[in-house]
Amino acid sequence: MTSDGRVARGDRTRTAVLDTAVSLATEVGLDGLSLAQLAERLGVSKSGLFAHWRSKESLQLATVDRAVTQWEELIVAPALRAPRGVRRLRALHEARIGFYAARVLPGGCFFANTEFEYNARPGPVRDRLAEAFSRWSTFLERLVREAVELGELPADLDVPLLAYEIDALGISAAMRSRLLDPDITYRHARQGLLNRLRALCPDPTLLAEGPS
Amino acid sequence: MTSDGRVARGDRTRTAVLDTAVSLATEVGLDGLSLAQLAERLGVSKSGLFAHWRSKESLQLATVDRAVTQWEELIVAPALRAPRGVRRLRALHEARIGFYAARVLPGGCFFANTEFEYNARPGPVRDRLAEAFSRWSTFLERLVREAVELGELPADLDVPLLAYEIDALGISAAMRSRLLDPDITYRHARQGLLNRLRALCPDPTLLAEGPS
DNA sequence: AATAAATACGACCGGTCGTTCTTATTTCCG
DNA sequence: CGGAAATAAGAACGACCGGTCGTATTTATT
Repeated sequence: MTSDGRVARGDRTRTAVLDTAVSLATEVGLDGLSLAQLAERLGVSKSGLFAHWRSKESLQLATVDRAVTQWEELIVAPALRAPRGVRRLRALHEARIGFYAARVLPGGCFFANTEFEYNARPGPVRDRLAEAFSRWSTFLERLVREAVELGELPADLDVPLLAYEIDALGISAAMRSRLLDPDITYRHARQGLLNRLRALCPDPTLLAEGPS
Repeated sequence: MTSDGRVARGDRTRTAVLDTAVSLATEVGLDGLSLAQLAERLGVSKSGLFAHWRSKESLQLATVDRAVTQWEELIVAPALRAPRGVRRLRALHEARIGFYAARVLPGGCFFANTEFEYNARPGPVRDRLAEAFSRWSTFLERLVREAVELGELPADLDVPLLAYEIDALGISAAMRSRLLDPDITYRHARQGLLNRLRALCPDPTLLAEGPS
């Protein structure tokens, strides 16, 4: 288990490339992303990228994986620090809106952008995106179900439907915040979830005043 | 006001080209759309396209306009045949979901696809898309406001917020129906709106059983 | 019948795309 | 110190890109 300076350097390069690729993909698309463009932004030669990924497609797949990791670190992980139930659901939504508002990625949301880009383009990239989305959807439903089990949401709640509605509020925020007024958009996304949860949750103290 | 057979032929070609362009753009994107590809699908020469649009960008703009017209014909117009108020809101949403479910466009929704594609790409195309989206958003708010004025929705309702929520249900349907289970997706989109309106509307007879 | 306009075509331009091949530099290991 | 492995660069490829040009065909006008 000795640390190899060669692969360490390669790893550093790889993550730097993938972070840039995630960001760039939200601007020009995961397919529109060109290797020359990516190499230039990194100050690297185009053929240098082929030393790490044998094809553009494998780089695209790695980019999707990197975006998943970034999403887990910046949105899922903070939410998991909130207590289970409606508060965690709200924390997740807030982390998501905050991610968009902080303009971490120029295109807003890597997944919203790429999933629309590939929804009619069969192939490995689309499959990878669909799988990531499926896992996200399942995760959301799990959080809703936990809130039901804690008695913070009605027992007869349509769990997948509420998960659908919560995600819809977020996707819409990603889209509208880049085309219409961002502040109004974020307010709607936040207020929409808050109203929804408050109408369903018997304990109003769990959903106190909003942050700002 | 004599009918000119030359321009008539040109018009026929133009609309045929634009219809194909709208459809193709939902597959490969409005930017990813290549003139050679489009020409080949139409059985037309590439240079023939330049006889009608002087550049790719002007064809993209015309494609957006054509998509707007298609949207108005297939979704807005049928909804306007329903009586004002919550029934019209529901009819609009149903027409939209029906449009996605009928797979009129392979990518589901021209606007969802292209607006995500261009949300970080300044230029005339993005401006045109943003304007179309803004008008759609305003239209949705007007329909909600009409329902309030008719007493079918509470007077103190946050009109833009409900419009945001309704559109969010639709956008999400466009995305999920192509990556996850379409039938479940449409059910969520429909039930989500129905629950929302029923909870707000004092007259339950206005929102009777769903179609299927 | 002759002219002008609208429409469409095939050939071709410079440029960029993803990809491959060869070569050079850095770093670990014996 | 020297060979092997990993990482990078450079040059070149065939394919496709948006776009231009000259020309042919169809149609309306005179």
